[in-house]
Formats: sequence, C-alpha cells, structure tokens
Amino acid sequence: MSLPHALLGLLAVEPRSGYALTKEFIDGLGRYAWNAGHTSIYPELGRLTEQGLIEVAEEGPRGSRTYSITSAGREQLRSWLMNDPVGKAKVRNEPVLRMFLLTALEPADAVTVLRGVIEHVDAEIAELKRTRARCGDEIPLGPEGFGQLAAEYGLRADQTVREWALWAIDQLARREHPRREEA
Amino acid sequence: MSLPHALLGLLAVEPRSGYALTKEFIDGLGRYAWNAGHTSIYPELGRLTEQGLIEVAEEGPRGSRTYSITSAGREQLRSWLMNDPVGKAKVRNEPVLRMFLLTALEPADAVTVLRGVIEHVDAEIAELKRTRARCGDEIPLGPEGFGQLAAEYGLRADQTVREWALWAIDQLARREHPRREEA
DNA sequence: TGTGTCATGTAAGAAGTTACATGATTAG
DNA sequence: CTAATCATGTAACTTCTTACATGACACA
Repeated sequence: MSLPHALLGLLAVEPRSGYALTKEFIDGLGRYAWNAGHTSIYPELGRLTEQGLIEVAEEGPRGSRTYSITSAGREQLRSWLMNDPVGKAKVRNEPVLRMFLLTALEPADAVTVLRGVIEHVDAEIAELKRTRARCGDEIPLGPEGFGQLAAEYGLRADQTVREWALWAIDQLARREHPRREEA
Repeated sequence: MSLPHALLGLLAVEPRSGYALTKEFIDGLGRYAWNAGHTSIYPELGRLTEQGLIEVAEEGPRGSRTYSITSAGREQLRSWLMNDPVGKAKVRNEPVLRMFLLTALEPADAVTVLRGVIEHVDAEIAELKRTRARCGDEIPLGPEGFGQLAAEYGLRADQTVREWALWAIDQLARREHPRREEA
C-alpha cells in the first residue's frame, strides 16, 4: 500500500488540496507510477492527518483544505525511501501485461496491436517533448523540478517501449516466414 | 482487473497447473507486468473454468490439475488484446513511484537511493543477459518465445532505468552546487 | 440561470493480501 | 524419517473501484 507515501511525497514538494492531488494523480504520477481516485485520496488524507504526518495549512473557498507535510511526515517518507533498498516492491502494470501476452496471439494480430502501441507512445513522446521545450534546459528546484525528473523518465520509458515494439514486430515477422497460410 | 486475462494469456501459451502459474507470476510476469499470489490465482481458475474459458486438461499426482485454454477463452483473450487500443490502462508501480518521489529528499539522500537503484538493475541486467545467452540468438516459438519477448523488454526497461538514474544523479549534483552546507 | 469546474464526501461491492491450514511426494 | 518442495485451499481483513450525492463559485 503506497498511496500514503505517494501523498506524503507530493505534499513534501508543495502543499496542496485533495482536489489538486487528485489531478496530479490523473495526469502526472498516475500515468507511470501510481494511480488513485479521489475516493481513496480523501480518506487517506484524513488518516495521515490523524497520524500527524500532514496537517491542514489553510482553508480556502469551497470548503477546500490545503494540506502540508509535517516534519514527522518528512521523516516517515525519508525512511520509506531510504530503507528496504528496492527489489521486492510490487508491480501491476496493465500496458506491460498486454505487451507480454502478445505472444499468445497470431503473429499478424500481435503486429497490429504493436503498431497501435507505437502510435500511442509516439503521441505521448510528442507531448512530453513539448512540455520539456517549455521548461527549457535548466531544471528548476521545487515542484517544477519534480515534474522534470518524472517527465524525463516518462520520455525515456516511452522511447524504450517504442524501440522494443519495433524489435518485436521484426521478430514476429521472422516467425511468420515458415508458414504463411496458418489460420 | 487483469488477472483473468493474465491467466488466459499464460495458459494460451502452454497448459499449466495453478502452482506452475503461481511460480510464473513470482519470477516471470510478476516482476515487470502483474503480480499475484496463489490465493488470488486458485479462485480465479475456478471462475474461468465455470465460464468455460479454460478447462482441466489433466489431473496429476498431488491433486494437481493442469488447465488449458478453450477456444472461447482464446477468443476472449484476443478481443481484450485487440480492442480498447492502449491508453487508459492502469499503472501501479511501486519502484517507479519511489523514483518519482526522490525529489522530495535532500539531494544527497536521493543520490544514495539512486546508487542503490543502479546496483539493483545491474544485478537484474546481468541475470537477464545470462538467460538470453543460454537461449542463443534464435527466438523459439511457444513458451520459450514468450519468455524471450518478456526478457528482452525487461532488459531494455532495466537499462533505461539505469541510464535515467545516472542522469538524475548528475542533475542532483548540479542542484547541490549553489549551497553546500544546507541541512 | 444554467453550465462547467472546483471541492468534498459516503457506501456497496470487487479485488487483493495475509495468516492459517492441510496433505502428498521427493531427496537425502 | 525428516526436511523441502509440490499443490491446493479458507477466512479475515485491507484496499480499491464504481456509483451516488452534494454544494460552492465562476462565467456567459
């Protein structure tokens, strides 16, 4: 269960409301790392507040509450990130699962899907490049820097998928050679 | 919920018992794509059997049942893979989440973690390369081919993480320049 | 005044994890 | 005969998703 850590991490970078955090999950973290809806986020913010790891820093217009991380929260986050040194963490990645299962399809079908994958990552790559161009070369500190590290990872991950998909198409084409008329 | 599809995919490649499927999740699919324990797998096999998507092909020694996919199951899998053309699938990847949250740490701490990440992927890369060397250059059909596509993806993904981590360390070093004595 | 976005919440049900439990077979 | 692995299962608990629900504020 990493949701509380994800929230602590986001709040460590910048205080935010539950609503803002939800949006961050939808189009930031959620794409590559961890997705969550507002119905998990709000109750979790309540629990973290009870535990003294975050606190309400400000109450705004429509009953909105801006949360910020406490020093206890920062310590907790740090110990989570520094201890248990990578490895046994759990992965649940549907796009990757789909790629792995492609071998169960007829090669021709698999190639069709792979072409779709390439189209999709191409669109994402273009978008990430546009974002990066806006920020220029220097990596700012704070919230922008955060997005920058993540965006760079996203870009590289997408490019890797792209190249792998091209390689896979080539492999599948070779397999199709021997028997062209198989149903 | 992709577990049933993951099971259909594995059984489409080769009939297996629940026990064998569980092992596949632990050291195959589970690392990059989708993890599941035997306590989710066995009940799901029951449900898939009821739905006629898989069937018991053989009963072995210790009450073991070898399942195989039915043609209905194959169709179901195909339509899942071919339709909804990538995109909105859900990701929940703890290792990646950890990487994203690194910006919330002191640069020095972040670098420590990143070094650990590099060590970890180095070990994994070495292992995958050994596996690939055993199989040689040609990609066999069937179960081995399946593992091969996945292994190639794993290798490329790990190498991407490795390079990104090096890049990130460099970025963090630059941030540290201006103020060396910050706590 | 009404449509859209902001902002939060509850509740039921599905899915997944952890702990517990059992017994067969194999290798030493 | 004993430990390890094979092989499956149940039950309680936690977590997540989906559907439902409400109201404030902004803009046209």
